[in-house]
Amino acid sequence: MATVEAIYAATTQVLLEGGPGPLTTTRVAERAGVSIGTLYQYFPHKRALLYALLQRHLNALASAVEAARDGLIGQSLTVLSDGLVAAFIEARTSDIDASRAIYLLGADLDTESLLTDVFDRVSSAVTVLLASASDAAFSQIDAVAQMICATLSGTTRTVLERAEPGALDVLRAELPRLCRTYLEVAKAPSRLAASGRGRHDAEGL
Amino acid sequence: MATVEAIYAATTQVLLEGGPGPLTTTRVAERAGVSIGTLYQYFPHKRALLYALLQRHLNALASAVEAARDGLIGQSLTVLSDGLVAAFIEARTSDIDASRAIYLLGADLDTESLLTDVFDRVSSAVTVLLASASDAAFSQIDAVAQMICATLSGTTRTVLERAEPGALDVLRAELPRLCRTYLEVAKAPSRLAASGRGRHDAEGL
DNA sequence: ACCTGAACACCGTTCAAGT
DNA sequence: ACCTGAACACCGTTCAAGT
Repeated sequence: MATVEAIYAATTQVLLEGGPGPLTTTRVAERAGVSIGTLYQYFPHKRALLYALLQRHLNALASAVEAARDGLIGQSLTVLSDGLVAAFIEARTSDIDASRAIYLLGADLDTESLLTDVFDRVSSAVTVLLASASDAAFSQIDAVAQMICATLSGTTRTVLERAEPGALDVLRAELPRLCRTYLEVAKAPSRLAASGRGRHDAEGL
Repeated sequence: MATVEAIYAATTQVLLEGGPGPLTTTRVAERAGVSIGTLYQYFPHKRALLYALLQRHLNALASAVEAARDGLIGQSLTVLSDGLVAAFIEARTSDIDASRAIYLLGADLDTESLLTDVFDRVSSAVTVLLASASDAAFSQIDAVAQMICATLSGTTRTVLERAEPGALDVLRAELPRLCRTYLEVAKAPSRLAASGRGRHDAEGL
């Protein structure tokens, strides 16, 4: 397993240096200190290697969201939304260079089922979280959760791709607000809005 | 120029058939009915060819947004937001297969400046549009416009990548609402909210 | 069991020669 | 001016041989 780990590490390094263009199996093997033959003993082809790397990264992201879910369950809609957004941004930003490099692997890599799996996992965590909100209920909860996921992953990806420093700050400031206001309006009006308080101006603070 | 056009057409076809994996210069030249030498007379390398194709596609997207801007300028915030979202989704959905295939080209392709340009163009169109709203004013208009752009491109992209049929319907239903509610809250409260009406419950309909 | 590296097929790119 | 296609360098992958 030490060999496999060395190959993973070498792949990441090569990727960070020059992106997917100059990433050759020869170079990875060289950097890992093994021969090409050895590399092909553990990975049937180059795609499999890159696929495994992408999988690791996406898996870490899904785990981070699930951890956030466990920590936020049962909180108010505002707290829960802000916490989720913060966790997502943090997970995708803690190692920006690696994230950027890894996202360039998407092409050609038959990444469809991989993305679907992660999306479903994250989406299901968000659904559970939304269902647990202490002050809200949703009638179309699956659609809302899907939309939140698409928004989180889409906006962060777009910002990472642009590589403009200011864009990340805008995202950090505005994404929580975007999600909060959407969730506020998306929650079922019937059950809660009709009861207690007549005005929702209180939200303003 | 007929030759160049034939090469573009051939590239798109090959891309739609098997994605970027089996896309070789040989195959493109063959499909276009020219020799490889001819291909290299018009494009210095394979990347340049793919880059040009991506550029065309992104340019069409930006033009669509600018057309929407011209048609929506001066309308109310709701109308303008819905119109923008519809135009964006339409532009990216009218030929789904082509969109999907072309987005796989992003990798390795030094796509950074290209994406930045298109993003800025779209972002500037959105800024103009928001500034023209008949019933709203924004204090942080650039940040808001950037956020709207990141949301539009990010969510559509995420949905296209997943290739799940239902996801697109969810997007069509929820993305307008997401943008509308965000814009409603993001508009500067000082100038307009203080004047006329005291309640914003009217929005509910 | 795990590693090596020469060998092969294929792809991107060039350039001397053709019209 | 525009096109051709054999030729070259390089990359992904294999496999017979080594420890």
